[in-house]
Amino acid sequence: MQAPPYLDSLNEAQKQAVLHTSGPVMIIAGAGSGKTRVLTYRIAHLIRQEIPAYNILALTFTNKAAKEMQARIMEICGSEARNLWMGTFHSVFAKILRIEADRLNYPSSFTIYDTDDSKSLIKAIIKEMQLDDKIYKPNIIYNRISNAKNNLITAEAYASASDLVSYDFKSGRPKFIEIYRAYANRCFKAGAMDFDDLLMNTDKLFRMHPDVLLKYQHKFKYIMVDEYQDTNICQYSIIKRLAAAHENICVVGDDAQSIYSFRGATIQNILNFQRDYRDASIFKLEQNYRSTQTIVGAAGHIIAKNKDQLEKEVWTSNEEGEKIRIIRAVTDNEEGRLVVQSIFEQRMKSQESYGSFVILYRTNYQSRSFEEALRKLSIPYRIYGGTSFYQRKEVKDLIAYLRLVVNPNDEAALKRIINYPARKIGNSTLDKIILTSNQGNTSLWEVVKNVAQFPLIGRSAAHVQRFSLMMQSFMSMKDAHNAYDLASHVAKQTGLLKFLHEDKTTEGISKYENLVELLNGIKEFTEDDTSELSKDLSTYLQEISLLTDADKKEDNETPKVSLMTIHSSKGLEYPFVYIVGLEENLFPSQMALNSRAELEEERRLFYVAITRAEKKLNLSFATSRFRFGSLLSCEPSRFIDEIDNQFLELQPIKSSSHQPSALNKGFGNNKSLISSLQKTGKVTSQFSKRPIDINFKAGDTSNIDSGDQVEHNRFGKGKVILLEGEGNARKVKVLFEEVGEKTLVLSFAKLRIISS
DNA sequence: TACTAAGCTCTTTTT
DNA sequence: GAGCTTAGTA
Repeated sequence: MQAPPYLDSLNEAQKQAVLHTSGPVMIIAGAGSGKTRVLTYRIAHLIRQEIPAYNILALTFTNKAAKEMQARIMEICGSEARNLWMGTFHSVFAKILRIEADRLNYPSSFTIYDTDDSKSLIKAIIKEMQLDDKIYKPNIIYNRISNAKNNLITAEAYASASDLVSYDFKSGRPKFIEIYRAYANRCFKAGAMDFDDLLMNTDKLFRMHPDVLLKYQHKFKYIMVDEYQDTNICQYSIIKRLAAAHENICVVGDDAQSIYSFRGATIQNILNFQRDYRDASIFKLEQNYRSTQTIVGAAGHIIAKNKDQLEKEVWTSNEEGEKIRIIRAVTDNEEGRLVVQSIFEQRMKSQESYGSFVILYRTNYQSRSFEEALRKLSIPYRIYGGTSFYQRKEVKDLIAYLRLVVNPNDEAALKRIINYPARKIGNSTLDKIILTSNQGNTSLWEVVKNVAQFPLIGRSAAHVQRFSLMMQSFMSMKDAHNAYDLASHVAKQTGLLKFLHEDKTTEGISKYENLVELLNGIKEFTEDDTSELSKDLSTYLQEISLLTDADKKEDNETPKVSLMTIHSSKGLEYPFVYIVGLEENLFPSQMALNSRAELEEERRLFYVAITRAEKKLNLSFATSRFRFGSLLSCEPSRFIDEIDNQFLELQPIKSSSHQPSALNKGFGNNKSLISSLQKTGKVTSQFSKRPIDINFKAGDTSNIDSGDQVEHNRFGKGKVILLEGEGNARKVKVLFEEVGEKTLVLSFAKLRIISS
């Protein structure tokens, strides 16, 4: 087939994947192989073939990815691209669920509970059931419920699954199923779905209502799924059903980048694709356009250590590029300083903007030390993830009012604001309202609205009545006013704005500013002419409920250093990448060391991080770190050792400043730790559980003698004190300046001789 | 009912 | 270190 000219920029493998539009297709796309391009052009090509865009469903991993792709497609084939059904699983299915809500007896204005809402509801249920929240930890319960839902196990199904129930019994949580039931019931009563419900209820909708399924099967003649390796059983089931009629399904993924098993994703989906669709065509994209040979090579060596993977060989014709640098520091604060200093110097040297840099970490809390260091040098930065704008208390408070206006049954919203700002409705009154609503199996709002009928509520009834009347006045405005008018009215009437405006502390001022920013955002939404969406409040709330931090509008004026977790860096690329906090038990996480499968997922995470880099990769670790108020001593991560010597910079590893300077910074008031640090130069703590394993690859160190000064990539500088001959595998005992004595097996160890 | 101080608990990643 | 709960006080 002659490829049309707009596909000229693609290579052969990419072109084939684009042109093969009918039947089941799986594209295995290595990191940096132009996966997004292929997907984009594939959709554009379909539209060019006169397939109506509304017949195409494209599921992406983030809203941002969807938006960018849509913009790109629009460039190629014009405004028809607007009719594409494109977005995350959650947002697309939320849209379908709103249309079909009555089939599931939900209001079409159902609320979407975020994790906080869900957890506090679970907490409340545990309390109401008078269970011990030390045994029934809301977090664990939430995860277990979420897990069940991701595997399509409803509360009813759970109750009749004897293995699950007996597991709970054995692990001391026999009442779990009752919590699950109560939670599901309360969500339903509140007209609310949590994130997992959006998927599970879609599956339920299609399963129970064949006519609805038929309608969408007919509508979505072409289905494309990005990041297929990170789909879970529930998503799999939905896609399978939807695609059953036409089987024009194209999935794109990379098993080496599967990093979401914790939320139910199963790599089996991608491995089983050929079993599900016997006549599936498979395309492999193996040429990497993103990174230097050094980076591609190092990443390949790392991932090769995993057993579970599809065969593929990622390669590149890019230049060799600079070697990987390892930065070692004594504390997390010093790590921040060294990394930021390196960014500063690199920027000078390469004349690139700060937008070309990213700092990647395993956990959100690690951002702190880098923020501080960046602020000190006045380098602009932006943090993705963590507490996002919409998670802030003041923002959630106003949104809770708005949610309640749209869906009065929303329990989480009502609890949040019934006494905020304070209006003399205390906890005991709220407890009575909850009790009354549980007895009558009604929503909280029904009780609040008809408070006069319930003598139980007592003296506070008048206050509740006043609150109820105020809310009703807002509700009556709902249909005649746009989102902004209503929101600003609510902000004023409830006293929220005034309350924060009067607070002149720095915190109060910033809260006030956030509220104003929120209102401005709503204004922008109502004034946006490019979108055909209705401008009412309920549409606005739908829009924001599934937004994440990555979707927030960029101000592109100042280029900024990005900070994010590795998970949220998926799909992104930067010329200069710093992977930080490479310490054992942190990355790989100590919670992921229970099985080979878990460790392999951590390794895939490392692989994802490495392959974000285009030009230069830097790794850093600290040998001690503050966490939860205590100082932990850290061992460098095993992942550092897994990097082959040939990819590492040979110049001496930057030596760190020593204890005195570290002492001045952030060691808090833990006197015993400080004195231990002063005496011994190292800190041991109860948290350091795992022994260091010595498991290194061959280095270029055959001529070592006692007395040599050596440097090791993990342990820093030291002096050889004893050699033990054991054939090829000579052992060497080294006294390291910082970590003391270690025995290394020479044929595996990466030792560099500094002086003989 | 509202506010404050002291105490306890977090230890992963996200839609 | 932060965020939340509890106990004690106004």
